[in-house]
Amino acid sequence: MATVMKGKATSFDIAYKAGVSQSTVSRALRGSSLVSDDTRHRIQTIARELNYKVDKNASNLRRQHSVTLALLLFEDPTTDDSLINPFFLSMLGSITRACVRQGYDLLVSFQQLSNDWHADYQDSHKADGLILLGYGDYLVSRSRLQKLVDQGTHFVRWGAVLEGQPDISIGCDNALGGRAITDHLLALGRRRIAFIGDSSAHFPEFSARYRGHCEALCAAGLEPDPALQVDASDSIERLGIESVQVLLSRGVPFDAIFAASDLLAIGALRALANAGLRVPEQVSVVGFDDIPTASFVNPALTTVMQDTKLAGEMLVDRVLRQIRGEPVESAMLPAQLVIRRSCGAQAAP
Amino acid sequence: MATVMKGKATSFDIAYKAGVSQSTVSRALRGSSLVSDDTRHRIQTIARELNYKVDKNASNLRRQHSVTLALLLFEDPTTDDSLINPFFLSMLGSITRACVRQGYDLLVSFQQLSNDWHADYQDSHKADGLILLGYGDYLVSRSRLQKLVDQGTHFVRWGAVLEGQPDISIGCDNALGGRAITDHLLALGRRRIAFIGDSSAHFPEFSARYRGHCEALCAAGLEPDPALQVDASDSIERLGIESVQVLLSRGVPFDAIFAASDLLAIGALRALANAGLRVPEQVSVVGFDDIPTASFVNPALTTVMQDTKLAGEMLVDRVLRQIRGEPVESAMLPAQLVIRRSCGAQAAP
DNA sequence: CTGAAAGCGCTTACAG
DNA sequence: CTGAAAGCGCTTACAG
Repeated sequence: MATVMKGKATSFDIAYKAGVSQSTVSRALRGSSLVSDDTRHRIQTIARELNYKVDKNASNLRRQHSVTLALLLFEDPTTDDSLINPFFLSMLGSITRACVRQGYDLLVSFQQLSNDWHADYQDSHKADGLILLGYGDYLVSRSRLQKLVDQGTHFVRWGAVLEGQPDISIGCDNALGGRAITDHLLALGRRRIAFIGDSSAHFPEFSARYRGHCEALCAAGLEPDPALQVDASDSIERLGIESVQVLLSRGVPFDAIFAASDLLAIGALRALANAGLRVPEQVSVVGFDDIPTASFVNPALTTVMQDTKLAGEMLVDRVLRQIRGEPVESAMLPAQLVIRRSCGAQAAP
Repeated sequence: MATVMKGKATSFDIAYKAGVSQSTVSRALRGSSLVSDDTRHRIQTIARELNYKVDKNASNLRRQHSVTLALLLFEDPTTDDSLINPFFLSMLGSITRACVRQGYDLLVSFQQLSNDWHADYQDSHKADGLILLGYGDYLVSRSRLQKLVDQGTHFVRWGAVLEGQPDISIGCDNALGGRAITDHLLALGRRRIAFIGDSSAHFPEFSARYRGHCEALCAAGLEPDPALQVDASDSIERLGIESVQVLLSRGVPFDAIFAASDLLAIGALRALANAGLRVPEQVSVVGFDDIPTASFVNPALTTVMQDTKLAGEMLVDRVLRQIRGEPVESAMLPAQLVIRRSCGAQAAP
């Protein structure tokens, strides 16, 4: 006998139909062992018939947690509306997947670097923890991070892993990646390697890559030449183009370009083509990130792969541990050289 | 005088400190005009000091809405873990942005096409409405969509806009896009144009593109040749490669390939290169979507741009209207031809 | 303009 | 194994 419900069914409606108390309905639906199989079955059937779903707001309020995480993706206000670094997009994908595997929902939020971050998801009980993603001036954001830590916010940041950081960070081994790239370039006979990317403490990921680069040079008995480094603090194609123009205008000879990100490298490729320089014959070019486009540019880009799948899993795992009150530490992920044509090595596409 | 709070502050804590009732705190913080400026100010100051944030679970429970939307992104279980069509990723980006503009939070969820969808965000009050994204067999999902409609779920789907659809859909004008592509190819002198993509009602977006293609042919006095159409029901590079192999094995001559998506086109490009066929000299190739990689492949891909920014805004707007109880209708967005080198036109990169 | 009180729909001790 | 009851932290009529 179909009874028309006014609005959505509640556990009381089910209790009434099943002839039990509402407490029992709640127990049965949550899988409590304190309910007889018979009763549980009856309740489940009725719940299905009524298309009943437990009200998360009520449940969360009572249990004091939301079983959801919030992902804060910071974007540079200068980049236009349609551009998000594809690397972050794939991180987003892997984080989403890692969340479902853990049974958590994921709130995604884009934040403007310039504004006040809207980081109150945990305070408002919308999420149990946060994942922070995105390049920005570390020195500027540091006090914000410290504040989050002070407030007891559960969060993990994707980024450089530094000594004495207030927060928990997961990042790839940028110095190692930088070293691998430069070693490879040196092995190919390149000696005048330009570096495009900020080398200051404001952008620790870029500067760690630069540090690895310098280490490799020194290990080979070469001196890093400041004239070969040009600052680029954001991963956008335009900055890659401009950086190469700066480099050319300096008139210093170079036979390779190590761009701190693929997007910068792609810009560099374009600028070199415009300048009539052939890659990799005259100039080797390498990037960092291994974004999907990297293998399609011409010539295909040699780069460093960051394992986004593992990264997503680690990030989610670390927030979850914090939520459970377990001790957590920052961690570095391996970086792997992916050799394609742009560096001039013989390896296949 | 700093008082140590046990746990997070509630509106009662603020009321106590401000010497008013909790109701007044609630009113003041929600911006009610029923509170004197003086009182409001005092309350706001204390709230800030205590880092108070209203508990969304309590607030949502009471107000019976969550001010959040859920994005369900369907993925083919056959595609491997790391691959999400970049087109959907940029849709995700634009939807996220559109949500913040409207003051809504966004839950992102990846769904397996094969499994039961986990579409109960609205029933559980986690979200006020749903946005559905992702290609899949429309004939299979149709009954699910019907059920969602029957349950009064507020949702919008990105996809083909068809007569007699149970749901509200937003999609680009696929037939128009298909026509534009084929017209362009015909204008370039191509006569034997192969089409890669499913032409059945199972995949209405692809079949609408095919329909536009056929219309353009007929308008030019040409007969569509079934031997030039090969089914590919999913946007992945591998299927593009395989489709071209099928085409070649048929032994029918062709001078152009219209791939129903960029990912298919990229696969086609690779397969043609493997077969020693030059693009665009011997074969013109065009895609659909204008994903970021499209302009970087070699030769750069001529394609149809779908306006993801507008799409995201429309999608969000339409769910919001449903939530407000306003009447809504499906809508088609313009499709715009983007000419690059792969079709053989003279146009710039 | 302010306060006391009801109620949103659950979960979970407590008592049996 | 089951039920009655308290309580999670808000919002909002209702009364003043």
